[in-house]
Amino acid sequence: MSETFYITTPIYYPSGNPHIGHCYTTVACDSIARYKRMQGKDVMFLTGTDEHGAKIQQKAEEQGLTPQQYVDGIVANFKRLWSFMGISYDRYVRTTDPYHIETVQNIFKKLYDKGYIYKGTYRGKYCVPCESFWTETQLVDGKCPDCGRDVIEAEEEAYFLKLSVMTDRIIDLLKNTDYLRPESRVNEMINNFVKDGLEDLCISRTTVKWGIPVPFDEKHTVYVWLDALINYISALGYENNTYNDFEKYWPANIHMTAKEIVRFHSIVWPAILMMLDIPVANRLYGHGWITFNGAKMSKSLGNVVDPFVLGERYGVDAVRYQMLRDMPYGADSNFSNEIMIGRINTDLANDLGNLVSRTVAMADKYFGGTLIRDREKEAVDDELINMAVALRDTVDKCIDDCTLNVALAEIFKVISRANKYIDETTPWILGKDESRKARLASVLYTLLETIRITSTLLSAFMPNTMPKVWEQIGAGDSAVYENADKFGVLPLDVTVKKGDIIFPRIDVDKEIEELNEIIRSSAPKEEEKADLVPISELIGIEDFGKVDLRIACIKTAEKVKKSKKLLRLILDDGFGERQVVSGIAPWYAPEDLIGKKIILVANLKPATLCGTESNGMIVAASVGEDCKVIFVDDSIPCGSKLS
RNA sequence: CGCGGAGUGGAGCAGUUCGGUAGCUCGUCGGGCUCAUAACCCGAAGGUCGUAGGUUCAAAUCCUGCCUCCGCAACCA
Repeated sequence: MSETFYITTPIYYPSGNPHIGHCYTTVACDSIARYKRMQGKDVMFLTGTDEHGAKIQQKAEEQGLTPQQYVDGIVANFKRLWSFMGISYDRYVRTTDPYHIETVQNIFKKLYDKGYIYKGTYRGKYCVPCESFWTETQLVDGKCPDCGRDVIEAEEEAYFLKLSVMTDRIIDLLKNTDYLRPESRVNEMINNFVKDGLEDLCISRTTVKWGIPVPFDEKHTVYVWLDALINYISALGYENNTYNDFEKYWPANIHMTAKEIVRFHSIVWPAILMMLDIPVANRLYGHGWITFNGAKMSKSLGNVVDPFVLGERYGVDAVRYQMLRDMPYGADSNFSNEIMIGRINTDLANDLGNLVSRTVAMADKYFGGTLIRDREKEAVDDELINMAVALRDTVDKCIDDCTLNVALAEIFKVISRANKYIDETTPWILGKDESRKARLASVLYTLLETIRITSTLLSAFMPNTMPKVWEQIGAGDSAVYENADKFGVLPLDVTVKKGDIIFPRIDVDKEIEELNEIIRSSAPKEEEKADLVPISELIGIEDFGKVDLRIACIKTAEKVKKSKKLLRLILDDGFGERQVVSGIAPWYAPEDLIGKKIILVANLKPATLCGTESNGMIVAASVGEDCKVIFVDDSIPCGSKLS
């Protein structure tokens, strides 16, 4: 029986289609899974989707679908993307799968019976017409954020998970084991959430219908996070009969997640396992994000970062490579089309592709494709050979540390050394001298072996293209992990086969222009269909009359300290000065606003934002992610009333 | 004083644990080679390591203050 290896992606929330962020996590897991399979491990690679919750319910309603219909559609897109990206998952778990629901209900019952779940009272602000509870911070001006009506202090029964009793064990897990990586996240978690004692977690909702019913109290629905986390064991058959691999694969070797959900995976999930007397996974790795020019990915960037578009243009393997190579351990990576194309050109086309191309071409040219068996070694060969045979150990370690970027960098150091070796040994000069044929054969053989070793190790990351390399260098079945730390595996009289260019060089300027063209042509379309908010319900003129709109002039503007989006404005409304706070800082510099005339909602109740009082509101339009203030004709006097 | 991360040649990063000649990739410039995908190889220029102090024989590295940026939280009236 070979050793098992269980690796998981998070299960993704299908409130929208998959994007490059999902792609990174999944490709990283896929590469590790493939590497472990290559090592001969019995691998279970799990991914899936987290399909319950209010947001899904709402999205479905917007589209006139049932929640199930809605998630089925999105899940199909996820699966299509994974198929396109060459993701070799072994199992796909959906939280709407019956076996998962069964497991969640059984665990809920179990934890209840063990006393880890208790019925308590949830206190909060309640909006009667909306039947919704809101936290203080969700309230808008003390009113329901949905309908704007008054909320009442209310309470209802809810189930709570006794996280508090696990505080010490969680601290121990985070501080004294290497469960959570990178280590820098440990303090973040402890300081923010654990240090002062864990709070019990409310794990049921009566307001959310789209979810798993609490087994013995069906008017309650299981909180989505509890529902979701359990996927890691339900998919192995824990507390269900659909699968039977729990004993075999648990505990997981690694849970891979992005950093924003580290909190749930480092605190809540281990606590649940502890309550169930199940061991915790060996490792939780929270990676960074792919950002665009330092900012979070945004929809307005559209198709350029659509993995399908990139994969089709540059090849799936190239995209996989770039994502993995440029994501530093534990930090964010910046993405741009220039970065991607640059990385593909320098590493894949210039260094690796060209190395294969020139090596095979020379074997073809000087030996008609088949090397002679004679050899003539020189000392210069050893440096490259030693580097190549030592590489596998280095990569093994990187894979275990989740430093995939380092693994790739190390592999390319050897590839780079091989290119230098060609210059040192000048095979094209050897080729002109019949008496040096044995030496030439040695040089080319050293190169072919280096290519075999590096391409074998790379095949976990680039599974589609490396077999093409093997075909060209005549590797046959020898390009396997167990040969990757040995020199002299290819037959002495190996036969190479010239083939197509494996990684074509990309014309940067031309591509950037074309990609920009794609953005231009696709962006407006998206805007039209996606971002139009439905017209609100009809009101009478008397309702409109309640809103007092006035022209006002901006006298001063400055950023509100400690806030990101807020500007503090002093307006002249015709009667005098008033202070208004407006969330337009991302789009307008304070100095650009001074002296401008705008429309003011003059009879709005005061509110305090980030400690600054606001008396009124400036009228602005939402344009996709942008915000445009409505500026008015300078000749209209301040204080004029709109009607 | 909410929590955390980061500021290093034009760009992106390593080095900071355990002080001791500042390194890598890309870009730029010069040279070499011609097997190869105008690819490859060599060399050079370019940094007072955010800032002000402190400790020390010696600070990117340790200490203190400050500035800027980013994420979380809060906030788009």
